[in-house]
Amino acid sequence: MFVTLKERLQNELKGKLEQWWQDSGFDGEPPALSLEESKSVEHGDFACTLALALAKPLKKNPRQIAQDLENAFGDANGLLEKSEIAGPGFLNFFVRPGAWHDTLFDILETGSDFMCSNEGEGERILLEFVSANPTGPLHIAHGRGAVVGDVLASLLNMAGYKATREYYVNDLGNQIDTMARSIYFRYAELYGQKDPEPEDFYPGEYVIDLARAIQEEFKEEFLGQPENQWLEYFAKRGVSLMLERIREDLETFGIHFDHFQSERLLAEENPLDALVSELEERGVVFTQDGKKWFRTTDFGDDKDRVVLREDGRTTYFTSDIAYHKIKFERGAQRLINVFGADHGGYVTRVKAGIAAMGYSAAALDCILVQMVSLSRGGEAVRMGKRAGNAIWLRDVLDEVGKDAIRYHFIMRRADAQMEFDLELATKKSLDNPVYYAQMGHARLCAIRRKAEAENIALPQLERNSLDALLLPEELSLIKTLTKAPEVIAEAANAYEPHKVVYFIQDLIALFHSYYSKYKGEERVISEDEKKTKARLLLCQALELSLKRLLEVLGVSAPEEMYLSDVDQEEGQA
RNA sequence: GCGCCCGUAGCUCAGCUGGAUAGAGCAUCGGCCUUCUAAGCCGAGGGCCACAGGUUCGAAUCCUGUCGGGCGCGCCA
Repeated sequence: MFVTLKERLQNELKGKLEQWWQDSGFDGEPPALSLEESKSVEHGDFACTLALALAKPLKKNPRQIAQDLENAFGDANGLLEKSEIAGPGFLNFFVRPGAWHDTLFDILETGSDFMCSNEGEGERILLEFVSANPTGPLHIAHGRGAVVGDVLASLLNMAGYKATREYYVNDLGNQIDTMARSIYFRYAELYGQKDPEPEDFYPGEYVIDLARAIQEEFKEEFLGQPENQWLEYFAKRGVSLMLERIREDLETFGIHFDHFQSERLLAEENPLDALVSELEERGVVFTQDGKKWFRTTDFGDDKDRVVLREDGRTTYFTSDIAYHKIKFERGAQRLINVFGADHGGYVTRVKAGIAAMGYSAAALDCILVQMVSLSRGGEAVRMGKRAGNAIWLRDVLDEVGKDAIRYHFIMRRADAQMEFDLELATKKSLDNPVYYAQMGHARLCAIRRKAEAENIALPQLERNSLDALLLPEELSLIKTLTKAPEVIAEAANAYEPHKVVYFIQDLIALFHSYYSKYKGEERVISEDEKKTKARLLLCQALELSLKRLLEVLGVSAPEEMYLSDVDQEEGQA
């Protein structure tokens, strides 16, 4: 497996550190050594702050310790060109260019899989996200949780976990009956019949579509019938039609779930009464006012929760306990739920359920994706349930396409609120960051095409074919590219997919800058055969990496892009 | 009232497992196309990192409090 230069250096230095620790006669285990990337070139490639940290325990001047360390480290078995002590006791390492060339060689040999790692050691993770109620289409705000979950799953898989994507379909409960009644209302309306609006009526236009679909199949068969004649059917048909549409929207959005778990089927296969009994056997249930309560306060909750109502019906919480239990029984070792921030108060309860069933509450992580506040041209847009002014994901998808929306949503940290300006997003403007990223890829492809057109064959990949890469920008590109596996593993472990976006931006900015700076001389394709080949190989590595990275975000990597593909009505003076 | 999240440039946001002069995009201003895409690049201006204390060699980053914004506090899902 691909090893980054940082890891290689770290390993070399670790051995020398241990030796030095022993020789110096210090007590205990030698301290951990960790390197960080230097922020500026004067500080070399990597920096070590160990001397600063050791100053206190060793009661020595940090610069003196840094000096001792520097002596002990030497050239790290040939990896280092030099090292320097700076400031209060930083130890800066300057890596030999050849070491970077070796790294690039490894990248090219490994292919885009060099970004993968085995951090996860095959841990099976079940990632639940979206799980929007099948009582309406996905709206734009659902998109955020969808992208966060989807990209995170991809990242986890690259980092060596086995993550699967799952959608929980809440096809049981009051809201389903409400939807059925709303459909019936519209159905009757199609025949000119004016019923009173049902309670909590869903006003959306899509309900009329559902009513039409049922009308087409059954004509006036249900007209004027009592509720018990049609409710169940309308509910079932409504859910399945709605779900069909949700799946289509997700597909268009580039998201594929491994499993849709129906709450209804789950309850049919695993009767919830049995679950309540099991909770009782485990001693966490008490009866009061004719209801059965789960004593969640024992698990840190504010109040106890009903799991069985007076009329014998279970609650949403009851089936959710069953569902989480099933997740474990199906083999998941860790669960991740991507919730909207409005479900924040629910987390403790679910964890209580898991703990009560004998699993570790720590095996569940909830990502609370904060709200998206919508605006249009800077003016706030409120989406109200009753107002019927929802902005459907599908409509925005039709207008701007998935790339821009996905990039927009994944750019921001999930736990911070974000603004989504419909005007800005739908403008397809040149300043949209997604085009910047895609343009980098297109430009790399253009260089490759140019080389092909000039019949310049890509050289055989040999150890010495990269020696010609000596410009600081070239080394810096390799250096940045090498961070990819670490960035991905970090983003996966911390559940912070937005980090990948910033990495992509960094990498492309370096490339654009390099490209522009040497446009006049030192171009990729030049008279110098050796340089040309080395640079084409560098571009190849960048191209395959960018392609893979964009793929992880679910954003396409176009081979070419032209100005005419974008609206230019504004700001193009 | 209690719980969770957030407060960084005019705007939208990175940086937060403590490290060297606090970053990007947009907006503003000034430069760069004979030659692999100017959807790009280079430069300038713009900051009591909400505020007040504390922890220490060192704090945007950790702790406490205050202020401001969002979300939650059904036997709804």
